[in-house]
Amino acid sequence: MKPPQPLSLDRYDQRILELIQQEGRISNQELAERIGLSPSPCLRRLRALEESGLILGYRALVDARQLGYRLMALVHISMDRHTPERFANFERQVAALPQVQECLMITGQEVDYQLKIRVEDMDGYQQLLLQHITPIEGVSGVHSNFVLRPVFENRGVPVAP
Amino acid sequence: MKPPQPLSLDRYDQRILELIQQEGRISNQELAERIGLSPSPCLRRLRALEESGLILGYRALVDARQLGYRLMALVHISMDRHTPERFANFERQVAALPQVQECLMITGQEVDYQLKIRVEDMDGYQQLLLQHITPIEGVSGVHSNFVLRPVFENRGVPVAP
DNA sequence: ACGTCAGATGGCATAATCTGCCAACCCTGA
DNA sequence: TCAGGGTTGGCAGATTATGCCATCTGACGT
Repeated sequence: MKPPQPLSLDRYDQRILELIQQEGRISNQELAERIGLSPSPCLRRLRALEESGLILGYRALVDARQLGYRLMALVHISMDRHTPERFANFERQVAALPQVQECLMITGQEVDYQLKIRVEDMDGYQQLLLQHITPIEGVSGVHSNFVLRPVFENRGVPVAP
Repeated sequence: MKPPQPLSLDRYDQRILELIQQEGRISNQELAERIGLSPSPCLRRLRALEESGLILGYRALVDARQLGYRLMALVHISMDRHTPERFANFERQVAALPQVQECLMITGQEVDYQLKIRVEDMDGYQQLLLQHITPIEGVSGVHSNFVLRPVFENRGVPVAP
């Protein structure tokens, strides 16, 4: 897990990164086959990529809709006073809400954060907002956009030399 | 891959979903151990979850920063004429750009889509915008917010019923 | 041109894991 | 109490992962 890395990826490493971003559970044998290397060096490279911190981890993608989360919204938050304590507190509180899938601090004259949230329906949205987000100290404005259709999500990072 | 599912998840299934969202490459043996079941039924359940479509797939998380993508932006797009053809064409063109990590059709008086993009720097941003996004037919307005800090991303979907 | 050497590869043996099968078990309802 | 469906646990064979070592490749200096 060493963040600083000279970062010299040859074709093999690039192919590995591309493939495991698409098929995170591919076996080392098939991976090796697809990149045109034998299993031994392939596994060594994969492990090296993991150790280097370039591969942060593996996730299963779960269909939120099937779990009952039928509503996705982008919530823009503005804070009244821009002190580090306020920000830290906000981030901590928001991280404790499982419905908040993502939290980005962004630029914008009227906005400080964008949250991506998943809730069952409008009721859940209202509850989350009024009971858990608006009450956080320093939150002065909230504006939401609802997601009509996720055209695509969770795309892999492009890996080109 | 059958989207329609009565969806009755007991504690075991819930634990499986939680764990593989955190450790997508966990071995079946360890998974079984952690949920308190022997490997056989654990693997059967996992396969059933995959077959049911609840598990959409597995991904490796790659550190975009280490790959040189130091700038992340949220780009809001407005379209001039809201015809299905325009939308379909826009989505197709945008899907062909590897820097576009996410594309959501959203509500908003002035906005139709939000894109999440990753580029190396401001130069890359400018190029992407001027050469590939603005020219798409129907795009009438573009407004961007830059991500100052990704507080957190890629969280698992909560599975609680 | 030649030899040296570090780094990477491929193959092999062993260990670990996956996978399919079957008997045993636990509910539930009659 | 007695079926019967559904689920579990264990086992054997197949597949995969892992560590080790000899070999190969390419860069460098002589």
